[in-house]
Amino acid sequence: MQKTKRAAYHHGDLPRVLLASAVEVLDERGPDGFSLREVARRADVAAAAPGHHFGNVAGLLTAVATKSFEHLLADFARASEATHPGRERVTALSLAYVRHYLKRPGMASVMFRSELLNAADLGLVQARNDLREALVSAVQSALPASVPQQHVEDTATAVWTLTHGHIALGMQDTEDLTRKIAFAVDALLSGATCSTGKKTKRS
Amino acid sequence: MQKTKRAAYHHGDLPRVLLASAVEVLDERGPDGFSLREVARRADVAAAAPGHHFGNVAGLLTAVATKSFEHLLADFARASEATHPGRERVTALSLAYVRHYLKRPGMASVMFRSELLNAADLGLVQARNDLREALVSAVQSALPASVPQQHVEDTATAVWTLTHGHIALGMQDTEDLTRKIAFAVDALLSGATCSTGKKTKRS
DNA sequence: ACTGATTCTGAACACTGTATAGAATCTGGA
DNA sequence: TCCAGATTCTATACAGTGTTCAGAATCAGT
Repeated sequence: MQKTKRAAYHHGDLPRVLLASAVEVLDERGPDGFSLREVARRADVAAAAPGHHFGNVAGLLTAVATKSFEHLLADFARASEATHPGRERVTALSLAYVRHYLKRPGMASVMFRSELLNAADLGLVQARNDLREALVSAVQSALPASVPQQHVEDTATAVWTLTHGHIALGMQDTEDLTRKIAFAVDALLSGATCSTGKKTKRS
Repeated sequence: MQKTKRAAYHHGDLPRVLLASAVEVLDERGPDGFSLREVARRADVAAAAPGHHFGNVAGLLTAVATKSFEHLLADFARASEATHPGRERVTALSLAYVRHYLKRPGMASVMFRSELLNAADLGLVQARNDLREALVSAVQSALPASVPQQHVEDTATAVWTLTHGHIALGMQDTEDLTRKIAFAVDALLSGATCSTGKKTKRS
């Protein structure tokens, strides 16, 4: 109960508050309209305070992006537990991916804006790799055990890019996005299953 | 030969020069580091000059994006002429899409940054629709004539999102991007062909 | 040669991120 | 208890941004 106007110095956990404010600003204005000073304003601190804790705007956004990856990984875990291995699971992950963008637009919007982030940040690449691993293992479970690892990796990449593409191309509000995604994932896995390897006949 | 320092007022076609300068700046600094004043500096005009011709930064970037769509459409036309109808052609378009991002990174980088553009601009949506139409007709040619139109549309969307996703996820510099794309497009079309409709058996 | 419209300039305003110096507060010994 | 020292935050300053607006410079037509 010590917060009325400005909790003064050392008010506990400024970093956490700044992160929350940053997400708020991202939700309202997006990554382009984002402003460090606006974050500071909402947290009721001086304009230079965020810089002290996160270095610069890239540092703060990197923290947001990392958190976003972790949230999504948790969603993946839930979706995996709720489904059987196989295509059903892959589709579930893909839909969870889309829903993450719909329900947490601010956080999600910076995940791949690498020009705005410290792209080499260890926590960030770790979180991103964890996510990919989860997807790869789901795809693994949806393909015959006979297919080579390279094949699995490429299919996982395809599922990811396919799903992400729907968001990047601005199809978020389409009502039948779910149908589109489900269709595409199913077609992709069908193709990856039946055409085990070469299919490019003719000259 | 009338340009030494500043060609003064009415130097002919400032809009065109500004567009070229804008692409230059985008090439070097990307859409985030972009600056109207920097564009004005390179065109050797006052800072407010771009605003006079394009309204604001969104107007200028919209013009760039529209030009980018038109360039890509021309690439699509060339790729279509150079290939037979069918999967081969779809793959060719997909690869042309990727190459457009590699060879004209500045222009391409704003095509889908709708927060930075006048998203409702008529020329822009026209150019985007033309591009989609070209892709749909290629996909049409790669699927049996029996498949319903909805099916074709969804497959075209899938090819587009799949291709775009590779770029959006930052896989531009990967050496084997071509292989990944070709693999994914082929798998997708295989799946869209053989599994004509429902495939979701089991509970 | 004059008039009006067009094209661009220059200055101003409200923003932005970040660097810096210093104030306010916490921490851990004596 | 009191007093360094380190930590956390403030206040100020600076260079840069987009956009607006009055007005100067030029063109086009009569």
